[in-house]
Amino acid sequence: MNALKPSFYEQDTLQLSKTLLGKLLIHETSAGLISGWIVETEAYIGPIDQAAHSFNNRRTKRTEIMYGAPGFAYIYTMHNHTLLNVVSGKLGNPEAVLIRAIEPVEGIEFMIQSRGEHIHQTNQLTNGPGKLTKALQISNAQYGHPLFTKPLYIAEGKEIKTVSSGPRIGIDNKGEAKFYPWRFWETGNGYVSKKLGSNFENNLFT
DNA sequence: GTCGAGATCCTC
DNA sequence: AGGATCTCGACG
Repeated sequence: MNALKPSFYEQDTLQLSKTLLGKLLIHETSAGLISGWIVETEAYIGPIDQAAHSFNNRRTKRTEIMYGAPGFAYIYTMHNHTLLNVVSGKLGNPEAVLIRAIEPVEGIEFMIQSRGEHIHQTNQLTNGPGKLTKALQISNAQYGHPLFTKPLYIAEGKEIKTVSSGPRIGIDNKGEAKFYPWRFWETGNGYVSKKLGSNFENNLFT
């Protein structure tokens, strides 16, 4: 499987959030290959986005990678969970796309092992940003990894027919930003993290 | 050094 | 609805 080239990431962050849907996220671990189609994303556009860690161009050790070239992994921990973002935007612009859910493709047995015994349904393996990193064995050690190179990379995947959008999840205390429709998912996909919210759902392509 | 908050997940 | 339980960032 060929990784998408660095130039793929040189597009507007909202556009990238949509075009990442259907792409294949792959981790080649020592145990074997684990992969899944990206089915849900969120955009974070630092300078103007209260919900972003880089809001108002806040620059810290953690957000530093967001200011670099697009296509690198911004990984951070919240509570006990690891979250994976794709750095986006031009060099110097601290933007990123959060990968919120994938649909398992290969290495499902590894996903089950990694996630633990309490999982009894395949659609519970990777339907959340903390879940999918655990399933794919992604950790903070991959902070800054270029996502166009092995062992952790993104490749072409499947065709997405319809994309939906709506407000992002878990940022209710972030003022106006909580209304921005910067969450994107494949319409009707059963591996998306939360059932909608039909009030806020918009179909972008039909 | 201390302290509070959080782009979550799981169980009750 | 609440708790787990870790990291970062702000403050001093």
